[in-house]
Amino acid sequence: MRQWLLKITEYAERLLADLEGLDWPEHLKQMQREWIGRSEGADVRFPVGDDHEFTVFTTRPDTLFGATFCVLAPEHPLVAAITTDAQRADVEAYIEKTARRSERDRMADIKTKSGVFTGAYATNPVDGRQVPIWIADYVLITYGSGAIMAVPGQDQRDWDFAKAFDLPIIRTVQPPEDFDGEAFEGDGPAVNSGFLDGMEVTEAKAAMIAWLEEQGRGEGRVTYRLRDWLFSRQRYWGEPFPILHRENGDLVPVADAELPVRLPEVESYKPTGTGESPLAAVADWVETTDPSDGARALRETNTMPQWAGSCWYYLRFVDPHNTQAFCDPEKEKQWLPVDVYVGGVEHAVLHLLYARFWHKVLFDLGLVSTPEPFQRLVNQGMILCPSYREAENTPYLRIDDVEIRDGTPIVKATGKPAYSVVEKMSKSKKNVINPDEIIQEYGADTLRLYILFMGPPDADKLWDRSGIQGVYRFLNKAWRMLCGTDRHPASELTDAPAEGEARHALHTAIAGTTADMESLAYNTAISKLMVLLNAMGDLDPLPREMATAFLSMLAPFAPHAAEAMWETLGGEGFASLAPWPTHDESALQTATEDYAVQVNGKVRGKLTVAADAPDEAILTAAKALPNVSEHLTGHTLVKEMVVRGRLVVLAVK
RNA sequence: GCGGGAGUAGCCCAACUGGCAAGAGGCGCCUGCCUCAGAAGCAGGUUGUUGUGAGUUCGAAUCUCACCUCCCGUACCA
Repeated sequence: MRQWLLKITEYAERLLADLEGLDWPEHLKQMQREWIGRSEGADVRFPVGDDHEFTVFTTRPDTLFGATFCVLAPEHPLVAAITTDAQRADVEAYIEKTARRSERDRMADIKTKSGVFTGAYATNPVDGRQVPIWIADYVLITYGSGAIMAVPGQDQRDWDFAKAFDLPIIRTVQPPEDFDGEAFEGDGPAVNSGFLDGMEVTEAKAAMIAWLEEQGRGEGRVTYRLRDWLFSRQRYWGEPFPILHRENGDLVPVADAELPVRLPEVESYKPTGTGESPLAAVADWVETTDPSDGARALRETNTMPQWAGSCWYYLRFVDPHNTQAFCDPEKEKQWLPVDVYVGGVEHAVLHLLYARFWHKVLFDLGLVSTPEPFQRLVNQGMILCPSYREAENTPYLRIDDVEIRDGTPIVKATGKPAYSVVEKMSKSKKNVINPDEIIQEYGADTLRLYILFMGPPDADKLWDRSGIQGVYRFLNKAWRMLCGTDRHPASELTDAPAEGEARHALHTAIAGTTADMESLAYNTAISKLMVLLNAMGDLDPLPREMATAFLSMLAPFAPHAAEAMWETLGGEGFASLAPWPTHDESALQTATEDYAVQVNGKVRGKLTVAADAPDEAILTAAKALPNVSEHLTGHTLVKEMVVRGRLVVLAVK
């Protein structure tokens, strides 16, 4: 079947290199790097007799003198041609056996090497030695050239194979004296390697590549694990490829004026079972003409996968009603790249790599102005929960079938301890917490506030409802203070501005909460609101500006409660639409400042001085502290410094 | 195996670029107030070898190295 591929490999290098400038979690960048899988090395051609030749890819051209055999993937096209009659039966049996073996099987026993000798020999291009050619399933047809040169001295897999089939081993890198392993994959001077002898690995690689190129027997090459992207599907739903097949076999794109190609109305859009797209059966849609000359033509019937939409939807969000272009270039310049993209780690290598690729293609076409779509990316963590089973690998139990006795989960039915693992919530694991129950008991605001308060957004967290009480009390306290209850009147409000400590508390909270919001540190932002509320509790009357600022900042975390309180207080409009409070820098300062006095890194005293006291005065006062002077006498002062607003550093000998 | 992240109080977690006797907040626990009593509330109190060992530094939770444990990813990729 002919399929459409997108040539993402063409962008492999840029997709890799441009990761460096992105503000993404390291583990995610790493996953993309591994997915792209760049390897630097060389292609080396091995002649087989006078008529044949195959190419191997190696990352270690420096070890070519140690290549004592070659291995082809069982599916390699050359296998049939070079296998000797004596070996043919064995080779064919092995190929058949491999074909039957599932991926899973192949991976299960990585330790055991299997393979068969083809009876043929290849010429090692570096010294003309004849080396046997084997086939084995540890060589994958899908990677590199599907053929390797085996260097058992420097590669553990080759070592294992050589040992299993009694093939020769030559060391070409000198291991250190205390090396007691098998294959030596580390760095060291080349040995048994002719013109490379004595060179370190890096130097030897370069020298060998230069020699191969000069001799015309190979060349330096970079290989990627990333493969081209199969982009066609045989189903009804999906964007049709806008392509016409002319009778002479030419493929022509549908003219811009004819776009988009719309799907025909059909009775059945079920798969045909023939492998062909359901669209192929819609004759009056498929059969058309090429408008350029009226010649008969057939429409392409494959459709695109959902990626065709998800790869660039964010660009459409910028200008969703534009009928002329996917978005106005001015708007694109204004909004892109996306400032913060929040999503699950499951998108790490598919969606996030594909969208980057499309964006780069658009960038190269001059249709977008940045080479990368998502500048900052955050992966939210998952809430984890214990799951229970009677034992490992037995079916999962419902949480109700287990009870906790003295901290140990016990299976109710058997009275025996349960096998418990903390893992991602999942229906199949029966460890899902239903938020409805929490909402019933505490309300949606409490749940939301608590989830945010549990820890940093990017950390996985163990579900533990014991802390809910804390945020529930916090909301109740705010309500009591601002709206009052039957038993407890609301605090009296004043329009007078906050003064002194209250002012300091307010502005410290605004500054801190705002900064935490920017960095997505919601857990600490909430704790700062708790501090502010506690400070408000000591005030009678309570300055209205404090209540207002508090509610504005509470609104993102507990929207319902915040709006209700806002309304009770007679606030205009919505708390969530009111301007975010801003802090006054001068209110953050205090008249006096506390200093810790360190002698040789240990705090020996505390000091409170006027905020504008000069360094000299602070040092003098610090040295005069009894416990400090005690640690100074009899020693030579070698260093003294003041860290403004924090501490005095004294070092003695 | 390789790669990434984490390890701070009984528990969840803070600690800005190394700098306040290790602490913001919450849970739990204890005491007191309030109450007929409980719940709720209020006030106060409570605990440490910052995973282990070394190094750098006047000074390390923070930087470096080694090791341990857990989580995530990946795996015959030549």
